[in-house]
Amino acid sequence: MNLSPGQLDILFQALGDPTRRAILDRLARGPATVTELSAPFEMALPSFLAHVRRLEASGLVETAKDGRVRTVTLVPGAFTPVRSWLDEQRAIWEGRLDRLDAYVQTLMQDNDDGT
Amino acid sequence: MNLSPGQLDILFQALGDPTRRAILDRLARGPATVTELSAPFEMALPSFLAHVRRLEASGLVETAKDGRVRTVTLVPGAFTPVRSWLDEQRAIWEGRLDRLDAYVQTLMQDNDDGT
DNA sequence: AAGATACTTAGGAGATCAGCTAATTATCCT
DNA sequence: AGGATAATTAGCTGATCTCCTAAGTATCTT
Repeated sequence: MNLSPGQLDILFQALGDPTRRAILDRLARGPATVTELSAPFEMALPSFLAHVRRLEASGLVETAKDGRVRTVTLVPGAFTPVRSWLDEQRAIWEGRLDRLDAYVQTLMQDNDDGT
Repeated sequence: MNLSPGQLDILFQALGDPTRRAILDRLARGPATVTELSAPFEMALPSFLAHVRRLEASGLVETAKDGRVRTVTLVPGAFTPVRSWLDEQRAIWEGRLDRLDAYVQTLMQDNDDGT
């Protein structure tokens, strides 16, 4: 279940834009068409569509065209690599804290023994 | 404990680069100087320093200069807004699943009653 | 068939990004 | 003082980003 090296880049970059995060927010409540999605934004449609395309390229979203309408759906599992990276990061940090903690314990025991 | 509107952008964008994530990875194991940090990278030092500056601007990292040496330290709490956003996202999605679930329950009960 | 609707393509402007080299500054060591 | 070390500044390049307008295509609807 390993991801390609650049996948995290693409995911984090996809999330690094307020319009795209707002789209995801909306989609977490259920699928929507491009025009429905675009309604809250003052942006021109081609600009907006580029954001949808970017989300699609990142895998966070899937789209399907039926007739002239394109429906966009959230892919909630696509967040997993992001969460995993954050969790690993925290694990490393906490591992460090644990070691520091253990070290302090050792110091204190030494102190008990020595004095 | 609210964050400024663009803060999430800055955080996600800071995380959207492999060099910067590698720096954070290293720093989770403890502070390091700029030169120490830069060792694993083939990049020229000014290019590398720009990444450190970017991390600093995002708040993920703090730096302090002592003599001619600048030491870089992870700020683990800075990840919180990112985690929060992801958690909210999941909560909305799961809320939706719950409602769908409740709806399905309702349908099934109606079916039990009706047939 | 004609008009409305929903995207889509093409192309371009201006900003930001990630990298580089060359030169500078500030500190430390001898 | 003078050289080595650590970081910094300045300035440049090519790529990518985000937005735009104008025009095109495909699909309903009447």
